[in-house]
This record gives sequence, C-alpha cells and structure tokens, in this order.
Amino acid sequence: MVLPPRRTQAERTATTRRRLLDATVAALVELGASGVTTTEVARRAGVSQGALFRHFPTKGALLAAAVEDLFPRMLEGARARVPTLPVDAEARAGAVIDLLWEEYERPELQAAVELYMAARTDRDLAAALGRVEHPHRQRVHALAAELVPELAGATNFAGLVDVVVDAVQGASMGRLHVLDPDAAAAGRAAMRATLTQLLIATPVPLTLGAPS
Amino acid sequence: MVLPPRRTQAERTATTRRRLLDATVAALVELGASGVTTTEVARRAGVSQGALFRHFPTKGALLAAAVEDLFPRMLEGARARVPTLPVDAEARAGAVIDLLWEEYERPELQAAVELYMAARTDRDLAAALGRVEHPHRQRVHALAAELVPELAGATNFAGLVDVVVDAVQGASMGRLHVLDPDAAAAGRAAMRATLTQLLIATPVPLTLGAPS
DNA sequence: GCGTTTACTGAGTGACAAGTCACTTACTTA
DNA sequence: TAAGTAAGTGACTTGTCACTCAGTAAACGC
Repeated sequence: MVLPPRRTQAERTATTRRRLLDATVAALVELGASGVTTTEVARRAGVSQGALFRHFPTKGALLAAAVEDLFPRMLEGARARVPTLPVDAEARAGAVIDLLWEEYERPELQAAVELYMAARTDRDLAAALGRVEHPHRQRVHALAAELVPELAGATNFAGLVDVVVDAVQGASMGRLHVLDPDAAAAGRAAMRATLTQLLIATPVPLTLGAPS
Repeated sequence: MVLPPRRTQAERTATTRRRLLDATVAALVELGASGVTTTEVARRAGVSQGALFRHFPTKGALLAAAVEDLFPRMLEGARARVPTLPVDAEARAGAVIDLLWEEYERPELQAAVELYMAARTDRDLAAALGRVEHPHRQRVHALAAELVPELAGATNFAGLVDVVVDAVQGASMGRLHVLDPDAAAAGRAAMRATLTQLLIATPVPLTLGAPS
C-alpha cells in the first residue's frame, strides 16, 4: 500500500493555492470571465469547493489573486527576453513593439483584459484589481526602462510608455473576427511603424499639441 | 374611462422592440455584460419576460440586436457634428481625435466594447456580433472619409483609420482607476498629439517599417 | 360582427450559481 | 502519543438564470 508523502501544512496550503490559481487562469482563458465559476475552478484544481472557500473568502478574491499572480509571471517572462534584443536603437525599438504585441496576443493577457472590463460594473472586483494595478504599473515602467534605457530619463517617460501600451492594447482587442487578414496585417504594420517612430524619436514632441 | 389608442400590430411590435433594445443598452451600461439578464431587461422595458422571448429567440439575439441598433445611432450622432469642425487641416485633425475620444468615453460604447470582449469565449454572441461588424466598419470608414476628406483617397486609408481608432480604444479603457489624474491627462495629451500628427502627415510613411 | 392571427401575460421549469456547514483527515505541539 | 489545530470533503441552502407554455387581449381580414 502506497503511503502518501508527508507534507507540512505550509506545503499543503501552497500547493492547493497554486492549483487553484492555475485553474482560475486556465478557466478564465478557456471559458471567459462569465464562464469562471467556483465549481469549475475547484473541479479543474482537483479539490472540493469547500477547500476553495477556505483559501479565498469570495470568488472576487480568487480572481484578484489570480491576476495578482499572473502579472508578475508574465513580466518575468518578458524580462527574460531582454538580453536577446538588438542594441541598435531603431531595431531595438521595433523589437520592443513586437515583444509588447506578442505579450498582448497571449490568451492569459486577453483574459486579464476581459476581467478588467468586467470590473467596470463590479465594485468588489474593481476594488480587488485596484490593489493589483499600482505595483503592476510600476513593474511595467521598470521593465520599460530596461528595454529602452536611453529614454528612461525623459521627463514624460511614464506617459510615453502608457501611450505605447494603450495603443497596442487597443489594437490587440480590435477586430474579433478579422474579416480581412491582409488588412489586419497592414494595420499591424502601420501601428508598428508609428509606435517605433515614437520610441526612437526624442520624447520632446510629446509635450507639444496639448488639447485645445 | 380612457380608452387606449388603437395601434396596428406593426406599431405594437415596433414600440415593444424599441423599448427592449433601449432597456438592454441601459442595463448594459449600468450593470455590465454580466448584469444583463432577460428578467432585468423585461422589467426595465415594462413588458413581461414572455414578450421579450417573442421578439428575440435568445438572449444572444437580443444583445446582438442592441449593438446592431446602437452603432448606427452613435455614428449618426458623430456625423451631426461634422459641420462644426474647423476646416484648417491641423485644427481639424485635432478636433477629429477629440471627437473620437469623446465617443469612446460614452458609456454606451464602453458597454459595447465590454460585450465584444465577452464574445471572445461566447460563440453565439461572437457570431451575432460578427454580422454587425462588417457594415459597422464600413460606416466608420465612410464617416472618416467625411472627417478627413484630404486623406480619403490614400491607398492605406482604411489601415490608417484602424490604427487611430484602435489607439483611442486602447487608451479609453486603459486604466480603470486612474491613480494619477495628471498622468492620465498627460498621456491623453501625448496620444492626441501623436495621432494628430498621424492624420496631418501624408500617409506614405505608414507603408515603411514593416515588421522584420 | 366573427373567426383567425398576432402580441402579450405571468406562473412555471430545470439547471446551475455562490457560499455554508457538519464532519473527516492530515499535520503539529507538548 | 494524545490533545489541539489546520486543511479538506461533499452534501446542502438559497437564489437567480434562460427559457417555456397555457391562457388572454388586441388587431386583422372578411
């Protein structure tokens, strides 16, 4: 008879939490925000629903914890690729845009964006995600400083990063159903060119043309 | 005793459909995609749930019809403002970006974007919205041609429009909770400047810098 | 007017959701 | 090793969901 290995309580907690968080992200990716139920997450994690509620008091807490866990992991994945980027400014800028684009094409991030949209009218979820956002934004800006160090000292560096990220974000969710793949590719190429220019240009022009 | 006015069947159908569609959009705006239930929509419209299902066979059909109804209405609202825009190219480009931004800040459009995200994992909804998208995109491009007629003949005009719309879309949903209003305003100003440049520049540079 | 068709009502129905709870099993500590 | 605590179980409660249907009222065609 096979005896189960003896584990400390801390180990049991850690593994169960990990399985629940992974199951939550997987369910979010596959089923969408509306398809994530505590029943489904518990089933995927291979634990009972009661166990889920022992570790997370509400469904919102579970979702927030999943996002809180997901963001740093994705950023670490992106950071690992920094040494492989070209050093030439223009080539590097293009590569940075490509990197950002690829991150936004990952289903994990699509799922996270979906959660953020759902938080628009879900106060609990919004509060939970709000706690995640500030450190995440700081990590994004820190990573951006590694990616384009020659711009990191610019006065409006944070704003520049936000513009680039927002644009890619908008484009990534753009067309759901890509009626015309050629048009989509052309659009992506155009945006890549525009954003690359933005990165290799001095940040000074960004302070011009304030809203009238 | 007040007799109810006599209405034709077509009129009855039209008014009930209209009330249901308006109620759907209102619920979508106020409660979000997850908060839209057939019960709630029927309650807001002042009809029974049975009446709802007489006019729309499924909830997905109702949502799709609501979006199909919403998009042209919003575009007509935007078109009505065309005559008020400045004629000078640079001022007009800036005004166009502002117009677009204001449209994306309207809760109706935010709600529609939320629906599109939800459609990522909802095949029925995706199919329903897919039928809406093509004519909508055509209407958007037609309106864009009115807004910036001097660019309308450009070979990649459609791609240019998509880039601008996507960027504003991404920025509009950017931060949910705007920790720093000054940073948000600066980001918007930067994006406005960038996109305005994009509109007043000749479209030729957009064909440069294709992805490596 | 009068039978037929169309619009609408409102009380269902079964499925499934989040969260609870009495109880069992696994670890810890003295 | 025995008492105490933390982790986990699975059936259960309460509520809401999308959708149905038998019956009623309004408009239509003749």
